Amino acid sequence: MPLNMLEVHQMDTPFDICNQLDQFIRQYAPQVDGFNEDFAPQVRAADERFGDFQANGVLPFAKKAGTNPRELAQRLLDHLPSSENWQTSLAGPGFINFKLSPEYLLQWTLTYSTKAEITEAAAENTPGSIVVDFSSPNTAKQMHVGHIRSTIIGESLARLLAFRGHSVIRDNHLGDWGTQFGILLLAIKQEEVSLDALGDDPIARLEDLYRLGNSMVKEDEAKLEQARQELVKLQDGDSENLALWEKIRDISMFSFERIYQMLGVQFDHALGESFYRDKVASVYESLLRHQICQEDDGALVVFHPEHKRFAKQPFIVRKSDGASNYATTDLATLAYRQQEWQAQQIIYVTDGRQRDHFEQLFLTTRKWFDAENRPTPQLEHVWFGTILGPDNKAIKTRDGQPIKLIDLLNEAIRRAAAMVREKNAELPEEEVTRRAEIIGLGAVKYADLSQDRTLDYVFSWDKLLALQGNTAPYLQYAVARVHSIFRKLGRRLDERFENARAPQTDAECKLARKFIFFPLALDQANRELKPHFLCTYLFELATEFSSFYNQEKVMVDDSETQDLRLLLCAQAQNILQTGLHILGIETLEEM
RNA sequence: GUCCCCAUAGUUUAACGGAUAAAACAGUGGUUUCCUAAACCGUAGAUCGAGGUUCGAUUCCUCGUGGGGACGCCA
Repeated sequence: MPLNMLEVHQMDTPFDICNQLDQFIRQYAPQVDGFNEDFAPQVRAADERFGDFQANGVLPFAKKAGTNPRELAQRLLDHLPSSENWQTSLAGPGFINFKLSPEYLLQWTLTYSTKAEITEAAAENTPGSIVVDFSSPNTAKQMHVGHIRSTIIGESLARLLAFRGHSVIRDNHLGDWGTQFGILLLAIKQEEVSLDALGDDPIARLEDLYRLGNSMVKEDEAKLEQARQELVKLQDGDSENLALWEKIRDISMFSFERIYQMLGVQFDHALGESFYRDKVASVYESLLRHQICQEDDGALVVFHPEHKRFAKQPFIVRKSDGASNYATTDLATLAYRQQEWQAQQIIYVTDGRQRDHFEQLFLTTRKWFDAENRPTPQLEHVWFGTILGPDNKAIKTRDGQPIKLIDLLNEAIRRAAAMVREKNAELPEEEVTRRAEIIGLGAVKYADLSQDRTLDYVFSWDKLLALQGNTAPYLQYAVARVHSIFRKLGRRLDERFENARAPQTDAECKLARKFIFFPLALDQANRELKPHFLCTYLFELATEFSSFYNQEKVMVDDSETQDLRLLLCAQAQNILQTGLHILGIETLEEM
């Protein structure tokens, strides 16, 4: 029986009301004098002063047709059948405003009042899989703050896409086959160190060795040649070097895993560059056969004559010494993902400085796959801005002291723990730690996700670790307060509050109104692959909740009022928790 | 030299060509006998410059200024 009810509700109250209104206008507009099928209503969330949604489309349409927009809008308005769910009005030069009824707002929340209902409604049925390529640190080095963006943004996009119903494959494309190994192997052999006895912090030890090797080859030509030889031996499959390389990889992965575990990041694959080392030969062969690449100064390169810059700027797929480079492995990786995983779409989450590389890669891939008669997946470079040092230049790994990612995360937890202790004097240390991890790590993630990813920012402890204002703890606090109310009343969040009356007071209406914009935030974050749209929405929702919390008591005698307010609290909690989960941020029942 | 990104309040940011540019932090003034004050409510404060397109420009175009980046064997 409740299932039937649900179906009826869902017919009347779609998840995305904005889309419903858009369809609604599209359905009637062609019958109105002066309109046709080309008319796009352009329904947007409206400023509260004007209503809940606004259709802007009449203005540009009238301009094209050379008619008076206000009159045109009025005609359209006259033809729209009236609905008990909303009121329409004409405003300004030709905006059509929609004001939803309180009953409709209530109905929406009743229809989508559990996490399961929201999740199901948000999912689209989309075939094919999406590969998200992110994090991708180099082995033999520690992850430093420079790696935080790809890891956090990538994970949150993967979660968002999965939430939208896509089949997502997370792949950590490790830099595990680069030239750094020649230098490292040289240093290991020179120092006669055993990789089984590197002490408590083996990855740091490896990094020291790498630094040592680096300074050796810089000072001594002969050492540089030796390092090259070690690399060649490794690439030729020398068993000693291969064994060392594998151990280095294991040590690195172990240290990465620790960080991924803290951050709640899990990969389906970690197919690094080494995985493709035997797959690059066929790339050259195929590119040559299809005359996509050519020899130039001994190297194999691809030019794109149709492109203003890449007509002259080469994409080097094989170095003049015959070795492969990252362009080669990226091509081989693309072929593999297309063939083995039937990737429909591939998303690369990397620093914006690699934009030329990916543009060239994508151009080359399209030509190559077309020639091979295979489908080219939709390719997206989701780039982000650089983290800068105090000198306004990218934070460097080599010079200066790069800030280790693990240190940043631990400091976040430490600061959060101090806060938790301050607020809860008697709390056992174990629980302090548990909460501090959720709060501190949440704060770090949110700090990075809440601004447009394409922006650069200067690294600052205080920026990444802030616990006040527009931060994760603010959102988590709102969630905790809801739990507290339900605890005090002995009620459950997943109850059906069917007795709830429609929202009446200002605070009730504003909060109920905020809920219906969740689908829009999801949609925009998804469309542009930018999590900050979701962050902005969640913060506004939390603000609306806090305001409501301050103005209205939930513990009131009138049961219809109490049910409504419980429903509003539960819904705020649901959406906040669901949204934060997509961002990779956990919530707490008590703070 | 070619190309790309960025410029919004004291600071850090938001605004899918739409209505009076939105927040946070820092200022400043207030709110706890009341469901967690990690909160709430006031207040002050901004679109780099010059043109252009448009009914309408922070958003698009041109030029300039300032900052950052990419451009052949690193990833």
